[in-house]
Amino acid sequence: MNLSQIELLRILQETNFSLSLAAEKMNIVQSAVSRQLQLFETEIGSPLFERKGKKIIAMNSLGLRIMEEVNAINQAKTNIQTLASDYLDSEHGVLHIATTHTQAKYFLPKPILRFREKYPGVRIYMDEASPEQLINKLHTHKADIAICTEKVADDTYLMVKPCYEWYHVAVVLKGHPLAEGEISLDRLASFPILTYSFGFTGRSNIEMAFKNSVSELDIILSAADTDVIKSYVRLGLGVGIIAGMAYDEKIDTDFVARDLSHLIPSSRTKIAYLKNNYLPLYGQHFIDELIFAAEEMRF
Amino acid sequence: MNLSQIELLRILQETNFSLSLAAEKMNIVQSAVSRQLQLFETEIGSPLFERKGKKIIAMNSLGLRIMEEVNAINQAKTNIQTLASDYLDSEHGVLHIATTHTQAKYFLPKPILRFREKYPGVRIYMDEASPEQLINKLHTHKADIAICTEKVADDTYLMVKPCYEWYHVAVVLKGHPLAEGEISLDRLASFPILTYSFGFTGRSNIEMAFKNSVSELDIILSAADTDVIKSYVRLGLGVGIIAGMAYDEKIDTDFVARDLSHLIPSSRTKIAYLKNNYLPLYGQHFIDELIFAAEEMRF
DNA sequence: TAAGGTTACGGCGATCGTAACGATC
DNA sequence: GATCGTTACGATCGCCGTAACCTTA
Repeated sequence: MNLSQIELLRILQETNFSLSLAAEKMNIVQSAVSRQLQLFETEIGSPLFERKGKKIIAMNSLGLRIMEEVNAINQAKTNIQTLASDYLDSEHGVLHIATTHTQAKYFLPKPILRFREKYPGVRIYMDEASPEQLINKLHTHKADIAICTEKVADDTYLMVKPCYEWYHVAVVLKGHPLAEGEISLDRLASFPILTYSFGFTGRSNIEMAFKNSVSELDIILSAADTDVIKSYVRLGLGVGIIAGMAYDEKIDTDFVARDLSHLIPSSRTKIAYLKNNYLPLYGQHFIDELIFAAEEMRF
Repeated sequence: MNLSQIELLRILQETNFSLSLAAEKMNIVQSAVSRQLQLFETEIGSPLFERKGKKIIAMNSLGLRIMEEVNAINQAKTNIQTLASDYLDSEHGVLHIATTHTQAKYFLPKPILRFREKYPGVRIYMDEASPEQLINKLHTHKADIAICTEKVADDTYLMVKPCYEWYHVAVVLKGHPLAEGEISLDRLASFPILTYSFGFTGRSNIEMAFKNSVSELDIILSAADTDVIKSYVRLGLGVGIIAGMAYDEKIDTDFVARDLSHLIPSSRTKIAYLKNNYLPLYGQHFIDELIFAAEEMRF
């Protein structure tokens, strides 16, 4: 057993068990991959894959179980490398952040600005994805830190820290009937609604608010992206329900924002990362900035 | 980086950073060890050890941190091997059990007998040690399963399962004054006492019982081992306080045992093993036997 | 000066690449 | 027959062992 065999197994996982693709990724010829896999299997004393003829289709039960250990080894290996380069130079490096459009646009600018000042040598990769993809990106090591609002499933591999709490607001064009007067669930439901897609930015909380209500929301447009919602509200399509922090009174001067905190339960934005994944010092400081920005936002 | 370098680091830890000893353990010459270590350090880009001249004294902070990852890799590596051999033949193998004398003699016989019937091909190594050494044996992979009574410190790496609950009894020779009548803390304290050493077999609970009492125990003999206590009780030295399951009415016919469950809080014997350590199937079944035996004991 | 560690160099074996072959869609 | 995987063989590179050298108790 050696580390390149372990690495090979990891890559096979990624390439859907294609030896030739794996060879390419490892910068060696395909025959070498074939042999290394055989060597490993003979050392183990049992095949690890379901084969159909020569092609590998899937892993068998032993292979699946071994894969967990393989992933642990790979994780530890990259941790050693990160640890070392962090030790040698904690000012430079890269940071992969996975988040949704709304967070990226309305929450992250401030903390990222502050972070850049402290760590001008750290390259930031911002990766926008749907909430359900975010956690996956952590597991596949495509992201170091995820910032997300929708509930993250109980995952023992994941470290989840609360970041901040926020409420939805309704936005309408000035002069719209909803710009004035009390707002109730029923009154809100009497207008056509534009809000986030399923699984995005607290949409589940909006659902929850109306679950026990007689009136039903008439959602005529769902988008993953606050700016899309705003654009269509501007066209007069209806009432936008967006995250509070996505309303900017300096920019959205044509809008009136109405607080919905009494109608729709609060949403919690969280910071998540893999427990086993060593974050470089600046990564830990980035999280500090997020939490600092969250606290500042309260006032 | 390769697995033998990782293995080398593990062994260096064990040998107090002696290159020559490490070489011996790895069955290679010392110069090879020296070179591999250098190669690893240059690859990392930083020394990992505190050196005094040529000798290695200790690990530096980076080394210590990296060691955690090294241990994770080694753990995963042996897990792969155990997994594989378990998959190929789950009937044969070895099982290292670490426990105290009292458990080994008075609790384990039955479950081990039953286990042997199911798994005649599994070699059992029973390792007796003091309670505080037990956990250490798990961490150093000298034992797979530990059975212990005294509190195990909060240890995130450890899986601890409750096994059974038991009480102390007082044993005296027939005709001894304590063989008759009510027993109170005060009355117990009026006799010379023989019991377990500090840190053994619920000794802490005996201490606890007398902490808030006016009378103090006069412990004239402490031993790690129930049989030693019994022997000296037989010589008439005083009253023995031993674990309930260590009194066998068929063998200890010269003794009278008196229940102390109303005086001394119950003790809990637990089963502990490393979370990250893969237990072969028979190891899991051994734990099942322990719990089964524990349940049977209640009646 | 003995014990432990480093450096230099030669030899062996592991693993890669080329290439020819085999199978499966 | 094109793609993917296996087998065979020669070449290379890494790693070990021998041995001489260095350093410190």
